[in-house]
Amino acid sequence: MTRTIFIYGLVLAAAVFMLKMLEYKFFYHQLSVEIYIGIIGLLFTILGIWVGNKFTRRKKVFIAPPVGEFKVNERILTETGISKREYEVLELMAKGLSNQEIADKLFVSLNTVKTHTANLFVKLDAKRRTQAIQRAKELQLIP
Amino acid sequence: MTRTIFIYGLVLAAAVFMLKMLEYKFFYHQLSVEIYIGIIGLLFTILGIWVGNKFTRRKKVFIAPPVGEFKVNERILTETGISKREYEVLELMAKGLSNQEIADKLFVSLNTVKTHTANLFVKLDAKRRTQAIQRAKELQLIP
DNA sequence: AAACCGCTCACCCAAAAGGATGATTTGATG
DNA sequence: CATCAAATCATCCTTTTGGGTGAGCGGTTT
Repeated sequence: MTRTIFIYGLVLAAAVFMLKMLEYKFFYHQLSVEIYIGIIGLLFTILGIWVGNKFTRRKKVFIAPPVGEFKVNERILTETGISKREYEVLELMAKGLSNQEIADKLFVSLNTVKTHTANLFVKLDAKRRTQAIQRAKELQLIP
Repeated sequence: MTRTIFIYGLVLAAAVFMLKMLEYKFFYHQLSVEIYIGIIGLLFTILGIWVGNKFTRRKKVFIAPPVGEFKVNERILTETGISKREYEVLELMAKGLSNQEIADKLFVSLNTVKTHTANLFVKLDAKRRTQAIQRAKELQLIP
């Protein structure tokens, strides 16, 4: 990346230099300023496209595959003693949302979500949220 | 696409016009030609980046529905550019292990694991590890 | 040989997550 | 009505994650 910037600088300098040469050697007073600007514009547009492609790694958009039918294991749900609210948090957690995002989505405070997650960890016998998710999947609480 | 070209033309024309105005009104004989060219160059570079991104757009990749047992999607694995080591980390991460635990299991330092995870987040377009796991499952990189 | 890539590790800093505890409100139920 | 569980929120403190950057090393590739 740093090198790309460096290369960009080099090419830019080279382009400017080249244009100056052209200006004094061939084009000065032969071509109108509009055309002159046009040439510069075109050149730097191409340069911009190149640099843009270098940087912005065009990410591919993957489409999630349609998952088969899933059914929650209600028995284990009651056995673990997970409440509805806690389950909601669990679902969003498994989707990869942060506590703050979950809080926003459920219209509660961050602290509340933390409490719910803490309870979930105890009930799912997990130390981390990633573990809780894994565990919940094993117990067929989430798809 | 046709509209993009049209817009590009418009913006280009506008830029040229603007530059001409500036030239006669403010900058003529006040700024050196180098700076003038620099401004034009920068402008068109930005324009180029924009146009470049417009065109070389992200392509959508459809995923085959997950039938039967699990098999790693090698194609996406290479497409995302995830290395073997990174994949190992991804697997352990999905199991719910912390970075420290992963480091111990792979006999590397915590910092190394962090680097791998950071790379994974970029390649999987995720902000958190939970998101990365979710994403990897969608892409059939992990069961 | 030079460029590149994967893997390794380090340091710093900021944000997120987690642990422990206490408190209030509300709805259901014995 | 008194009690209890669920839900809500807070505060304090620690650990874990994540972001950014730089750097060294051992193989390919050019």
